Amino acid sequence: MSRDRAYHHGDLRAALIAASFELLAEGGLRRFSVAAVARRLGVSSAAPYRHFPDRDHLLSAVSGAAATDLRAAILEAAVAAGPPAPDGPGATDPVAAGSAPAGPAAAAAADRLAAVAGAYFRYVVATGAGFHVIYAPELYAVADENRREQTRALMDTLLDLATATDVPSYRQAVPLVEAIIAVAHGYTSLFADGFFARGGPQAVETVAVRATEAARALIRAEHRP
Amino acid sequence: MSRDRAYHHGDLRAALIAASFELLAEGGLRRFSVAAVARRLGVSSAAPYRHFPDRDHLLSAVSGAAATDLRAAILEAAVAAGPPAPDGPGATDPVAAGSAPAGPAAAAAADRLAAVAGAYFRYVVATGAGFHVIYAPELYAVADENRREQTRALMDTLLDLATATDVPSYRQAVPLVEAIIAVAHGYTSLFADGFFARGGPQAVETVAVRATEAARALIRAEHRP
DNA sequence: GTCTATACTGCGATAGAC
DNA sequence: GTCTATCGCAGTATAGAC
Repeated sequence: MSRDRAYHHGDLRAALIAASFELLAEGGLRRFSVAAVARRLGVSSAAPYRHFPDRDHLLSAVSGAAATDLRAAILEAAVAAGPPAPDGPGATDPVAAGSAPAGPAAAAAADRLAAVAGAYFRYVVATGAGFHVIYAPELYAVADENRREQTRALMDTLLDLATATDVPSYRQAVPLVEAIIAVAHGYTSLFADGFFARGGPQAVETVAVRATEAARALIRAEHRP
Repeated sequence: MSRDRAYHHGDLRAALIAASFELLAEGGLRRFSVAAVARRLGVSSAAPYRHFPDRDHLLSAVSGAAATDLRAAILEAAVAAGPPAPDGPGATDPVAAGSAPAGPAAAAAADRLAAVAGAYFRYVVATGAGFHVIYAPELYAVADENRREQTRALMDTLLDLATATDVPSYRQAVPLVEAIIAVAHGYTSLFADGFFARGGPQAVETVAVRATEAARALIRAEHRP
């Protein structure tokens, strides 16, 4: 997310990615184009093709960067929502040492997972780079090792946060994560389309809180079906 | 949703709308264009402009038709989920005659509202015309009375279904509807982007059920905060 | 009411000069 | 590594023939 504007004889590759984020934030995927990115940086429309073979490879680099940044934002929000369990979020053992199945540790884990929805909403509203960009269908054919790693790390982080709640098995963590992402992405998408326009400038925070609360409800339901 | 293919010297206007739905179902908004619609119908690229002044007016007509059809699908699903209350879904009085605040009538109303999410998911997967089309930002400037009426009727129907649950006030019905729509739209959007691809051909029904269950959890949470 | 033909715009991508 | 110049293509929209 560096924004140095050192385009001429600087790191044009990084500048292209940064400018792509700006474009996505302003107009969404609809208005993203190689030509528009070049125009924004004041370089010729041919310049980007020295760094990326085609449009999809540039978008893939953006996707990888978004996955990295989004994961960081999610981890930050999770930590802010409550301290992680002593054995870390990677533990898959459902029987935590000396704690009841629905004890305070599980409640804190639920808070951290719920915070994911708010973090997702805030990040995507600010950057325009949500799962529709990170997992854009046109990127399936692009070979991009960095993107593969970062999207994998992002999903692993989400699954870890879900597993840390008292969800019985790893298998149940997957649909739980999908539900959290679905509700967060739904709020984000409706917001981007102007659905909550009447809310005024502080609408972002209002909706972010609502997304978090909705996620909490989904987590609660998963544990008491 | 008639599909007569009577384009030459038939009702081209209706055929354009029907063909637009096909395009949206296949490629989403991204691939929708006046030229592609004309091509699909075997008419010249100029022909649509005798019926719609520009692209946005065609899309607005599609939006209105989608709102109409989606509302019908939602009402059908709601009725299938359980019989409506005797005084109909338009009643806003929170005190139903002779029933406890969280009685069986309220539970049935919750089932009907939850069914909205499944109906939305199924409709949009089949047609590609969800809220991102119905409320597309580029339609704000289009004067289209039919669309205005149909979107209004759609929202009224959703608010009626939400109010029929034992939600304390009409004010609380609005965020509840928004939450339902958000989760339904989130599942739909992720599905369209290939997020649940591994599910096979029956994946549509699986995800539709999950969207319905998620909606039910949100409704439950709204009543017991 | 639909056709052909056309003007214009914007994007993706390449060739070759510097 | 970036430039200018250019090609090809797709889409929006209009003019005028039939």
